[in-house]
Amino acid sequence: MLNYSTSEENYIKAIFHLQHTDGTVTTNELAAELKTKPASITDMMKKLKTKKLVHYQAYHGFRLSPDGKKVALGIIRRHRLWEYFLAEKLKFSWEEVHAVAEDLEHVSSKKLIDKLDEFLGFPRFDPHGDPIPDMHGRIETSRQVCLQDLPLNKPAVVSHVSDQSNEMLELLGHKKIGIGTRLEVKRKFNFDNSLEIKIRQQSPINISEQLSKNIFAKYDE
Amino acid sequence: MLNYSTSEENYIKAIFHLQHTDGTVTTNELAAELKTKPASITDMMKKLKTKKLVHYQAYHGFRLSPDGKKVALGIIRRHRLWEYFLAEKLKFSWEEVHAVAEDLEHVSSKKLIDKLDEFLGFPRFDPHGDPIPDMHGRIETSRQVCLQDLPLNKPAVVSHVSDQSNEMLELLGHKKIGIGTRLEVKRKFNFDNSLEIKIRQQSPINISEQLSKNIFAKYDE
DNA sequence: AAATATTTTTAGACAAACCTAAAAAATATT
DNA sequence: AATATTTTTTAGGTTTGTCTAAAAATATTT
Repeated sequence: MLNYSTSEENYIKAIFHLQHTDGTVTTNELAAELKTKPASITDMMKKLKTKKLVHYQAYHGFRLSPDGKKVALGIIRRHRLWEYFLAEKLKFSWEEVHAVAEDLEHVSSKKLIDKLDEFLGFPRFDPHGDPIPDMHGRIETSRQVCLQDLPLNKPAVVSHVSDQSNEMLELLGHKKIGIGTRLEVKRKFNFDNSLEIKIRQQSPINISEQLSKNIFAKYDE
Repeated sequence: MLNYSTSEENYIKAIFHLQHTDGTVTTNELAAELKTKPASITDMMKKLKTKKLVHYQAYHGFRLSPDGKKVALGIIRRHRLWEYFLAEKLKFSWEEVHAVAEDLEHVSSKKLIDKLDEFLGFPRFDPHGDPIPDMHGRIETSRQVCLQDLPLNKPAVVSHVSDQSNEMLELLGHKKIGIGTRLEVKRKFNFDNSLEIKIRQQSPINISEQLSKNIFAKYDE
């Protein structure tokens, strides 16, 4: 696989992340994400187009090509493995790992990364709960976790409820929670393990430990 | 401490290494070392001079200022810690570590390096036997090792002989080895632990295990 | 010490990655 | 549908780090 500059890699990674929400990404969106000016985006998109990493038609946004996606997954693999290393081995705190991994991810020796992966015991999720692509670029699309295990502020979609009793469904109906509901856990109260959750376009609500243990969600990236 | 570009760092590091042999470094020397053209060296020296990292007078070579030396030791610390990590933890072979460390050394988070140092148990020498500067830039200037323990092809200076008998001195005289003799161990024969050593401007000679165990040398960088 | 050779610097050019300001295209509003 | 607004692109400029070719300084040779 070819080698790309740090700038190119940052653009590719940012497009990958924005694509998750949106199908196609716009110039202004990407400029905001990367804190550059729209003109710089246009320049880089022309370049990435000639390298066949993005599909791009002037004035009509862009998205990664299959090759571009492969490159993106490689970068994300490096980033998340380093995050895991920093948190697990060097005892960095959860919040500190991202910034350092931003630099380390651009060191592109494949052997380094595959050996690091092995050293770490082939971890499947980084410290934020995000899945780590394997050496072939395969990535766990999402996994179901109980609301109690969801990291704070991580967008997720309710995918399963284990108790289907009338009482449970009544409560879920009242709280306006169902399969497909998008939510984030905002706070966790250690006293009774109750959670404050935020459903899109609603004000935050509280749910008990008992309820939360019966609700499962997938990360929504 | 300020931050320097990858290019600046590579120039500073190269000057540091060339200074060891020579007091002051010349434009052509550095161009050869960095595989760039002399004109590029002049450009960069002007820049490093304004940043007070080198002493430089047009046409009269250059050397690192005290600040420049501090920066160099920081880079060398990062490089050697990563080499140690790659060899010790990721099981890279001796020869492979250098190239990968060339990239990793430019990730400049001080916290990362100090935590890596701690994780590795504060190693004092990298896999090539070179000393690792500590977090204050202090570096073991050299250490005495027995010829048997000298890495292959590592320039060293004879610093001590433990047996001072006439027989020993006779042999040393014959082999033209004395305190201050500069040599490199070129091969090691496992059969009898004899060594093939090369003294500057002479053809290689062989010395027995018994003799080698009584000769001590310091790395000559 | 003058002539020649080598080394180093200057002058000007180029690519990458960014910028500002103006022009063009697409979208929204009335 | 015409106009106004927003978005995107183009045109041209800047900085960093490189280059080539020519000029200047230093070193060597006779």
